[in-house]
Amino acid sequence: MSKAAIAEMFARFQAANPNPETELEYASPYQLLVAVVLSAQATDKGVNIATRKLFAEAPTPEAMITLGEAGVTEHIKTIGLFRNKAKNVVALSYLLLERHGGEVPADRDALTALPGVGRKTANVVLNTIFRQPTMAVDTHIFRLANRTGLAAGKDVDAVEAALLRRVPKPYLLDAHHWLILHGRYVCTARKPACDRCLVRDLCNSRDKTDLPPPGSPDHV
DNA sequence: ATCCCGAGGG
DNA sequence: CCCTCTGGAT
Repeated sequence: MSKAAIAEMFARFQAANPNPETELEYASPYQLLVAVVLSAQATDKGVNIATRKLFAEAPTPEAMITLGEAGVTEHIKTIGLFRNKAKNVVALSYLLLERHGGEVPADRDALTALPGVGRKTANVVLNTIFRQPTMAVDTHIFRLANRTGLAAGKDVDAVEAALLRRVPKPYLLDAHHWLILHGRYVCTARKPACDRCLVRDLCNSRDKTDLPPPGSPDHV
């Protein structure tokens, strides 16, 4: 995708949705951090169902520790990977109190030092809470970036670097959420809805989306 | 490269 | 049935 096409793409995203936001439900930076940890390989919708009950009982790190791993497990059993996640959420809450006075640190290294928090989760927190121009590359963005030609890369780190290079500065703060939402509702993994895609004419895969090359489950 | 791991969609 | 969902730790 050309530089001009990329600028046009984000101009359209911005016009259609001037203030994109996460669909995860949270009432504090701490709750956003927990929600993002829980969202690994799970849908936002499923995470919200679980966190409504979880945060009602444990809205703070202190309360989460009191609730304990078994208690957390009860609330998040409907989400995949729940054993690892329950353990991480409680351990992470301890460490937030020990190291950061119970606050979420605005620092990537401090965030990734927490259990269950990797680069992608840290980037979401830095962008969503602290409004830093990070690019969290999740399953949606990785797929969309490669498919459309916005930013090609063999792994998520390569795509992140390419996006930081190619997305025009003025759009960088909101690009993450535009791309997530577009990937979730339009440029989907299995059957992309190109017929209602805002940027169809700019996409490298236009007119090929219904003819996946043999041997490529996710076509180009 | 593998494991973790339930719900929803096709 | 198989694939996908805002991944991380080993």
